[in-house]
Amino acid sequence: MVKSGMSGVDGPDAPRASKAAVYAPLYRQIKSLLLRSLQVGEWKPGQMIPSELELANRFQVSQGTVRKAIDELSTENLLIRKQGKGTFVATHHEPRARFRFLRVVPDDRAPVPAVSRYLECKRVRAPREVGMQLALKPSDPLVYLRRLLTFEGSPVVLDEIWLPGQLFKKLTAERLAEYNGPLYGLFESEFGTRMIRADERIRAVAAAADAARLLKVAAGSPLLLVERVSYTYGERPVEVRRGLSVTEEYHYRNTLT
Amino acid sequence: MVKSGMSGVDGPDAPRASKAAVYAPLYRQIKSLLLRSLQVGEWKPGQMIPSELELANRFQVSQGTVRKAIDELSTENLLIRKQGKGTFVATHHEPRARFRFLRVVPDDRAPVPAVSRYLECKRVRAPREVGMQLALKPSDPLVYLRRLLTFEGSPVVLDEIWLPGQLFKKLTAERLAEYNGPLYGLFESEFGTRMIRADERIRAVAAAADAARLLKVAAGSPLLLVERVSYTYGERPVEVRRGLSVTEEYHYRNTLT
DNA sequence: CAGTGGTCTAGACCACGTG
DNA sequence: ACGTGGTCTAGACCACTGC
Repeated sequence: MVKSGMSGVDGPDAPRASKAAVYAPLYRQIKSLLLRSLQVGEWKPGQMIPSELELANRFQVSQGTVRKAIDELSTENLLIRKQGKGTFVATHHEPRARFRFLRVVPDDRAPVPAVSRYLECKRVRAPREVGMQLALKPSDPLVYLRRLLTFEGSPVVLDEIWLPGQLFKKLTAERLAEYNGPLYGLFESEFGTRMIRADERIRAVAAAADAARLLKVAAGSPLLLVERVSYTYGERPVEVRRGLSVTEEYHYRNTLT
Repeated sequence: MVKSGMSGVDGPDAPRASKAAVYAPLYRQIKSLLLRSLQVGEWKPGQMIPSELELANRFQVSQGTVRKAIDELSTENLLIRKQGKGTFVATHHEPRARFRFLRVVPDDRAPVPAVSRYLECKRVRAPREVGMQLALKPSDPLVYLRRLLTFEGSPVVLDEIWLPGQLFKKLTAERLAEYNGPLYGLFESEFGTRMIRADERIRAVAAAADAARLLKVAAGSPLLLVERVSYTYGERPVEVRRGLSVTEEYHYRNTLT
């Protein structure tokens, strides 16, 4: 339980790591214990985790140390603290998470609910590039999705999505058609895979014929291309996505801090 | 100094804010005092601020309270803590800040230093749209810049930049030509304006003739358009920027967390 | 060795939500 | 009234930097 080179959970008088060893403070060790509990599903998305005092007791550290561990998990959006109520496992089902991974929004109108239409859902062999990004072997099975996101009746985003076949064996076109809500919500509830981070590369490209048709623009029109790799616990890549967007009345929003 | 409705800096026995009043914890009050010192330039970018103990003494609170205030300013990238050395005012001159506001990078090669060439630097009246974004009157003077960013010899980003004329009176083409470094570094050192946050809207557009010529692409080629509004202390907008990028071998990088 | 930020503890009290 | 997270304090000790 206690990693070598780290100070133990035996209280303030326990021996500390030597200078030469890899030093990690106690609260980080508590943090990884909490992380493990999240990863193995001891606490499910939306559920309340034990109180700080309870955890402090379990790990035999002070409340302040647990607190600091939870603080970090909270700023990483893995846990959500609610004063007076408790600390909860973050979920993609709550409205506040909605626009964390959906960055294409209307220009100067209020955000509007997106409607998904799934065009395809099939099993494929990993294309070379996608296989690399997901750290899979070329022969590994993948699930491939194609969907059209519609805002206020007009098509705005055309997504292609690749998922590891292993994890998403049971994903079907039927399930997608009847599901209404964020895709990552479905993934976390029914496939036990929670997306916690994503890297994106954004470009401008000319619309190919098929994309142009689906997005109702002229072939060759400029489209925004967003290439995304999403990660779950432990920096494990579990989704590759290529989204094409019409950015006439919509844009990709970002904040630099 | 002490805002009404907040608890004072008179120590733990001072009366606290009533339930009905707007409640703000002590460390937030300390935070705004620190913020004020930053804003008025009591501590300049790159300089060390007083130690936590010293500040605790100045404000008559515990070190832990000062610490929490500094923690927040540190996560907001306004201060930088360096263990064993002190806490420093963040600056756009350090390498670590370089890629915080420059998000266009080479595809799969190592990041490369960008070279700026300034094409224009003149005084203009505020265009309606820009004036609104900067919260200026239509007649207010602006400084208008145009520059070409080059990576490894090829033109990649064409920026148009509008700045309040009041603040940037002394900005000249000569100064820009001889300056070598991040623009925000120049702004903070010589114009007392430090950019701390920016909102961006990203789109795909077709290259107009002049942009196409400067970026050495065919007219009508898809280009990435990044519209930015930058803010200094107190959420005050002080820059509007429109950047056009060629995204053949470069992309706009983003991380969703 | 002195000074800085970083960790950890223990205990008191506050604000918030729910009975 | 109770339990939750949130604030604040005081003090001890650790890790890092530079003289």
